[in-house]
Amino acid sequence: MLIGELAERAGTSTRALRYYETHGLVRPARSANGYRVYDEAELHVVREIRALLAVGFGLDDIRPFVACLRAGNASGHVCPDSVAVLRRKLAEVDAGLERLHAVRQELRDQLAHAIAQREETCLRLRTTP
Amino acid sequence: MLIGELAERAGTSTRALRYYETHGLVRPARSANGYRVYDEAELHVVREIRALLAVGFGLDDIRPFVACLRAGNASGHVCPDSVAVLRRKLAEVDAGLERLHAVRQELRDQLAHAIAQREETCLRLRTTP
DNA sequence: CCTTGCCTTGACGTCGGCGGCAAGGTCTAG
DNA sequence: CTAGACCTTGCCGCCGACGTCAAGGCAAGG
Repeated sequence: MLIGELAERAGTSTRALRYYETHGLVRPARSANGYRVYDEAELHVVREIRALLAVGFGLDDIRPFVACLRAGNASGHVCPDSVAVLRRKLAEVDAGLERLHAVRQELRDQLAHAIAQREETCLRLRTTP
Repeated sequence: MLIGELAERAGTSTRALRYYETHGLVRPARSANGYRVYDEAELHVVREIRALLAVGFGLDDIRPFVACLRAGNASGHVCPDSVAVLRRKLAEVDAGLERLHAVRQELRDQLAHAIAQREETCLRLRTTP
């Protein structure tokens, strides 16, 4: 399988695949003419990468998952390093949720306050001609 | 007030203040020697900018708030444009919260699954010596 | 006079995950 | 023989809010 086919089957771009390679996540063989050659296993790896990226992981976070898959596991999540990253990411997400909740509350307060001010101004305009 | 003093009083850097200026958010006068000179009002403006940045606004989002302050309002939030931005940002935050909730759920599922797998493996190792 | 400490503009670096383009090699069909 | 559809490496661009020099001007104190 050449890079174009893998890109299409994995739902990504050749550019992204080369990028993953420069960052040590994918290791294709090379054919005689220098073309990158991928086997079926790499398809699963790339799909794992894409899934984790979509969830908000960075490439560095993803590396343990790829290593886990490459070690023969059916899932990239079962190795200790992966679990550690999952835990860390969960904590990060929780922190993000907390921040967003606080921000949301503040935005609602400010909106309410602003609207109250505007209505007050409206009233003044109507009662003081 | 020169730029250094404003930076210190507003809790930011001179670099940031010059950056805000190039983006049209702050308009200091100039003294004879070319130094930027700020009055007290600018301090409030900069604090407003900082507060909104901290909440996750971009400089473009902040512009209406500054204009509102400059128009003489006690708060930068009471003008229609500001309210529109507040509404939009609230919607964005809500969307972000939804996404994070979904991600969190997926992370929890994957963690639970991974740990279940590991315990199963442990059991197999103990029962098949 | 010299140092110290403020100020000025200008321009490049940061972070991440690529997109896009250039210049060229390779393979296949007609 | 040629067109076109692949592939290669390499390098710049992007977004946003600045950080970080660099090179120099201005003011004040000893």
